[in-house]
Amino acid sequence: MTTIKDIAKAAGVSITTVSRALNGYSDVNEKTRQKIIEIAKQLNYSPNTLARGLVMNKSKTIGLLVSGLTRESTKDNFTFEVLAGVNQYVSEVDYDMVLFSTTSTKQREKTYTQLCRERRVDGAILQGIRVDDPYLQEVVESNIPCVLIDIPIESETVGYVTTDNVLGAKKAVQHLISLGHRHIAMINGYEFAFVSEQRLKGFQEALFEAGLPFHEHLVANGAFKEERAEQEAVRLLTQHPEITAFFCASDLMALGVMKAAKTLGKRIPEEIAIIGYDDIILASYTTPPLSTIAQNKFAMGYEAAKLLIEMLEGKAQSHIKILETELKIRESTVKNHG
Amino acid sequence: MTTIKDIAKAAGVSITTVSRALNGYSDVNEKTRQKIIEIAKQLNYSPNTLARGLVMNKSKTIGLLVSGLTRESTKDNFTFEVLAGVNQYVSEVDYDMVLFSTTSTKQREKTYTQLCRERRVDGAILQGIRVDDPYLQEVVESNIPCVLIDIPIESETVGYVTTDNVLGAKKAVQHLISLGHRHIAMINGYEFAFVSEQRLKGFQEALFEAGLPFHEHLVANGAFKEERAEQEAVRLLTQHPEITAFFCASDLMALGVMKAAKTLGKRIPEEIAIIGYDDIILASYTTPPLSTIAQNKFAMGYEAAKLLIEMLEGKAQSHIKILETELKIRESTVKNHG
DNA sequence: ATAAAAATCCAAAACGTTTCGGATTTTGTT
DNA sequence: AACAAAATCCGAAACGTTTTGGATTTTTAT
Repeated sequence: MTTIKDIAKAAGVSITTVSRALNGYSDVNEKTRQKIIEIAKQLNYSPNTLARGLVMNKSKTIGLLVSGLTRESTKDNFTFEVLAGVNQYVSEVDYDMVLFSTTSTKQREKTYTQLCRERRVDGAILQGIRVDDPYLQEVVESNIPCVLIDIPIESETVGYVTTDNVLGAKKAVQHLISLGHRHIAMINGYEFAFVSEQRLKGFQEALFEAGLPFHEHLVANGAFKEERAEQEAVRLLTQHPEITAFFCASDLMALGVMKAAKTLGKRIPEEIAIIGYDDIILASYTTPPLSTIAQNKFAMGYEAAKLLIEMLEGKAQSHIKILETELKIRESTVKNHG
Repeated sequence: MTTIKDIAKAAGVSITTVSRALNGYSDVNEKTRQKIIEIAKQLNYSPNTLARGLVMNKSKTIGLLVSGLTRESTKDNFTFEVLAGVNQYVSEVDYDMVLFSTTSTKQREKTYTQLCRERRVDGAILQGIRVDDPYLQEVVESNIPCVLIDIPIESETVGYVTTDNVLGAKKAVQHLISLGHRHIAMINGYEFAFVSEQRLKGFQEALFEAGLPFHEHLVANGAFKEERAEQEAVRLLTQHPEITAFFCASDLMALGVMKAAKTLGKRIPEEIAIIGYDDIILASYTTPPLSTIAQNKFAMGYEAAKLLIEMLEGKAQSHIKILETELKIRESTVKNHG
């Protein structure tokens, strides 16, 4: 493995000069710089980032800390798309990304801060963390720069990216209302998710603005799980037969509701209209295809990485990035659309 | 950031002793070791892996090199599941994983070897690489330990994990034959995939053993793409109306064939039976649900990581790992199954 | 009590890079 | 020609570890 020292010897200069030549400093003659570059290429040199990181005290590496990257979680590829987005930006600016997964065999009893410091990441992106997760506490206290996805905490070292969940939910419900629905139920996620709170708010606002009453008993907790949502939908539909539409806080839960409707022999969308949230791949493949509020998860990852690295390099204007959502109308709300 | 030196000072010993105490060497008194551990905890010490990696000349980090981790590729979550599996094993043995994506903005004109050496990964896992990919050449020549997924190359430093694609394809086709189909078409992937070759072989073997003739013109190239498969299926069905069943080398292509059948007004499975390969999430959500040969992609990632790290630590028996596949019978081949 | 053996400790070098402060050479000005 | 200024180079220290080869102390055996 050739080092800077080998190059120095071959070029007949000091290692200082080699370093400065390769890093584009101006106090080295252009002729010798060319020679050094040439030799470096010949010797097939590649810099040792460990050594560099050690002396510069930064690694040009960011950590992506996700929660629940298990075999089962792959159905909902939210995590994956975010990851792909992060990866995209990171590779554009020549950083690296290392993946930390928290729940996987929790025996890894390292704290968030330890993980980051040990692996010398310059900063971290956190995805899928719950509001009550102990990690979250640490983040705010530690001084490691990080950006959160879908959790609105801001400080000197903390930023976040999210979508406008209030507006997103509102658009979904307004869509249902515009179709003539008056008794709309909602299947929400669990209480420890910030987005759940927001989407409920959007749900209420849409009803209010349309002059419709809000009924607490038409909102159920689906815990972001397909089966759970199915059960709740069955319960709601039997207890409140006036319901003609469902707004679900995730597509996965909407799938559960679709199952429930089928079990109860209700036709979609004629008897029950269903709209989800996320726009996962599955959404366009179900029968009928699922209407939903699309979040650009790839963009969320991309923007999170961008924000983090801007923060690291001290050129972040704001620590907050809020993305748009898009209403996708498919056949679970409107028959024979398109 | 506290270092080993700080601990040494606080404990009144040399840094050598601190290092050896913390790393469990036997030539340090148990009493002083306890004291050192205590102090380290108090000072909230975490080791600097950069420094350690520098001197030990290894980083306890492996690279996952994937091809085509783009926004679009998320439909087929093969990559993601492999990644989750790799991550799982890696975190069990306290390694780290850094992700390299090749196609994303190809401007990153670094070679495979450069990438690995620069980031000081101890080894790499390659997924989604085509047989004709320039990277592949490098791997065999470089001396960086690596394991390939679904490409059977073996050497001192190279291993691979794959599934038994011949047998898998055979099982799929035997299933179709057992249902009475005699005119079976195959939609294969592109020619630069090793698995395509294998699956074709399995297709032929199954026909042969059942005493059925193999017809070249019933095999089409779907390039692993949904749309392409759809077109080919339409062509085949119109040119060869005797076809009653399709074996597809991927689920994504099977989806295309399903669309084709629907367009042509053919009922599934009564008029056309379809079986895929992979068992992607979508497979169980289509109407009708898709029969397929399931590959445990998570396990592939897990085993790849395991193999690689065993190779790195010099305790790999074999450099080859071949996993089982499983026939999943759903309604695209058998009506009202279950 | 003494020598040998075992246990416990440590100084210094090494890993490959960046950077500080200054040294040397070249160029420009008069 | 002489000096100042600019351009170009370099030695040595530093980053935080591990490890080598030995030094020192304690224990054991006689």
